[in-house]
Amino acid sequence: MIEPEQYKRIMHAIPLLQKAEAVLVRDFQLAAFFARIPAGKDIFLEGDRVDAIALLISGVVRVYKIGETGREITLYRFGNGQSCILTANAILSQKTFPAVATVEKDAEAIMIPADTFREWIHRYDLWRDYVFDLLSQRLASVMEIVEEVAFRRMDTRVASFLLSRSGVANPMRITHQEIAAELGSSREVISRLLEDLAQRGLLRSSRGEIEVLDLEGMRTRSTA
Amino acid sequence: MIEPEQYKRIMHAIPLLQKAEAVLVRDFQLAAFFARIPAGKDIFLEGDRVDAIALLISGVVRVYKIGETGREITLYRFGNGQSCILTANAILSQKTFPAVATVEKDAEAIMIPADTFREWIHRYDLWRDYVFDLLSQRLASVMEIVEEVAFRRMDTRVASFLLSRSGVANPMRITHQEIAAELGSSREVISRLLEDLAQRGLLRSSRGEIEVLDLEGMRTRSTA
DNA sequence: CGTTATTATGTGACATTGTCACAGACAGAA
DNA sequence: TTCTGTCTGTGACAATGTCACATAATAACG
Repeated sequence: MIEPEQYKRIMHAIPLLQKAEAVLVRDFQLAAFFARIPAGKDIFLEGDRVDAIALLISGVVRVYKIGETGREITLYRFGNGQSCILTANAILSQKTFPAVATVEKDAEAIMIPADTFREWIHRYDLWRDYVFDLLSQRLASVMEIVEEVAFRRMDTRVASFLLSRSGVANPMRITHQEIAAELGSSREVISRLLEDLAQRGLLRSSRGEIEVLDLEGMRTRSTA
Repeated sequence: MIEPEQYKRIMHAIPLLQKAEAVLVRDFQLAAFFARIPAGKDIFLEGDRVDAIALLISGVVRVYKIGETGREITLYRFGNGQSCILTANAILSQKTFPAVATVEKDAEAIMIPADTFREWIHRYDLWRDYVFDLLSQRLASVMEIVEEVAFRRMDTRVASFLLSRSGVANPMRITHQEIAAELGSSREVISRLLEDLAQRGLLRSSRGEIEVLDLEGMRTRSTA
């Protein structure tokens, strides 16, 4: 149950609701409930049965796979206004959750019970389109990852990753381990590649921090 | 336009239609058209714009990614009664086709124009569920592939692959190159791994043919 | 039937990436 | 400061991918 005062803020964060018809809005206020999830908390583990779907109104969640040796690879992230489509996937196909999802930045989420979710899919065009669209996007992005992992060399992938991050914050706070977990590699390999990039003057790195110095050179690297 | 005589056979191949309401059946007969596609023919190339979705009633289509070096990796296959959900994906998100699809075995397909497809999604519950379900399955299977490629060793993947194939035909006709294209590796690597498996007595291989000799041993390999 | 293409497989040298077992180096807490 | 946990560096080796070939098996053709 969502209170009217809260609803205003929620609506602001979830564009979907702004276009929604009155019935959906009412249903939403009745069935949904609010949850706060602190950073570091796992929302789903691989194999979990799913009983509700989360729509984030703040924070970030990372969804990743983890191998037997402990290596990780990020499949995707989702943030404000987005939802974990794998949850939807699991709900619709009656399967368990096929990866791990953890909160990276403290999150506030709107939870919708699985049954309600299923019902809305049938009842509301808007809702259905929203879910379809997300599912669609994820399939495309996961296929991208297959291609990356199967065919691109690690140094070019590191360069691409650093480039995209440098757009957000340039001296960025990140560890070698985190980069490895992002790309599905191991810490040692990333360390070596970073050292190589540093020697060529493309970046400067200190404990827990990396700064891209030569954007142009990095771009060249990322496509080579 | 589908003729009534044909329709009988088509219905037999596509379970979906057996449960369909009369209106959908009629729409189907009006909008769909029949196509024969010979083995070896590419249906879609990466980046193609999609104007129709295909439902196979016979034959097999392989969907794969291809890297710059020419290496390939199979994403999935689909056969009788199934449809290329990536096409659906491309239609719904108004994007281009993100991979290559080629016919492996001569196929007969029912083609449905993109606009019609979109319309049916909104109009028919049954149709929508069908598409949702496929999309869902593919997302899960592609995520499996990410995990495989990122974390599993090649010898175990080869063993798994041979095991699953040996269930269909045991002395199987397949080349090293084909196995490589399946798993996203290169021919030389596969050759070496096969030789190793042969020396351990798990298989026997001759030009264009492989026979699994020790199912149990192969199973052990595939999980190691 | 032999000769010639074509396709499949084998091989060795080397580059890239992953694994293991460590050793230091740094930062925050006690 | 000293301790403790986290981050980074290193060398040896294993697994995989790439390249440039050689060789072998089948198909195609006269």
